Amino acid sequence: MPELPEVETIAAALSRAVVGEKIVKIEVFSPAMRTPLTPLLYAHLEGRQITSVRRRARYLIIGLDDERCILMHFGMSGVIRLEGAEVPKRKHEHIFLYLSGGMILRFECPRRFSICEVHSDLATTGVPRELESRLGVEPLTPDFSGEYLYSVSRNRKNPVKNFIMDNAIVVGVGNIYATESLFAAGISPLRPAGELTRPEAEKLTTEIKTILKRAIAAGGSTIRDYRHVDGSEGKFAQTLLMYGHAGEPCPRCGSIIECVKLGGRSSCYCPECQK
DNA sequence: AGGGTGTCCTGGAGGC
DNA sequence: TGCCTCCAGGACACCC
Repeated sequence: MPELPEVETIAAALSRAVVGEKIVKIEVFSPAMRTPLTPLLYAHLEGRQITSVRRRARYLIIGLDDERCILMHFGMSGVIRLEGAEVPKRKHEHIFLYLSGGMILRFECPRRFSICEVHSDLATTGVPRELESRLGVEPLTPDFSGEYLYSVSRNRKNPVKNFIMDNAIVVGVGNIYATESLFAAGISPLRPAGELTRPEAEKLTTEIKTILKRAIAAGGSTIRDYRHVDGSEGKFAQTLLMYGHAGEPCPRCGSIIECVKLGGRSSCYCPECQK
């Protein structure tokens, strides 16, 4: 599943590969994903040149030469590939963007949790204004600091795990990264966010950054062959210590790893190491 | 306004 | 073996 690190790597790879190319033709195969796909809207993109490819939160933003952009979100099963026409269309491929260089940007999403929209009201960052206004800070920038997390969490009563997964606070921290960073920081996912001490807030932001960076490094190997095969599962999965290990011994202390539901998401943690 | 719940979707896993 | 149920995930609408 494309998390922030994967989208980061995809954006970098696509930026090198498709900036400057024109969209010569568009095919939309499916009526809807999470939001409706309207072929007429997409048809208006034909002839447009791609001027940039960037990431914001978990969104991929393809900038066009008419001050619009294509906004993509991969949900949990979305895959984007750059391939030629010789590859047969897959069952769940929904959109083909034919590029002037001869390749096709192909968007696949079996579970239809993805988003592909065209936006025109862009902020100076190139991000749709309506989206930008709702998003919190990027986790890998200095804006996301222990001081920031500490100050915005005051008086908040919901569990710290839900809090760091809130996109209005900090973007791109999904269930896996939230689970792993809380273990690394020794903080129980159940703790009310407002009870974090300042040192704990520092520790948690540090661990979130560290784990995301490690995943980017591991994700690179996944993305390198994204043109050839489906590489959606990165090597990072093998390094997960808590996520998906309910009932097994904690790798640090040997206690049995517990699992609770928080915000509808399963949350594994070590009751001894995480307080 | 914060916080909780339900919804979207489908492939895969597990139970019977 | 085949059928059924449940679960996974991010974002957001909706409620209290």
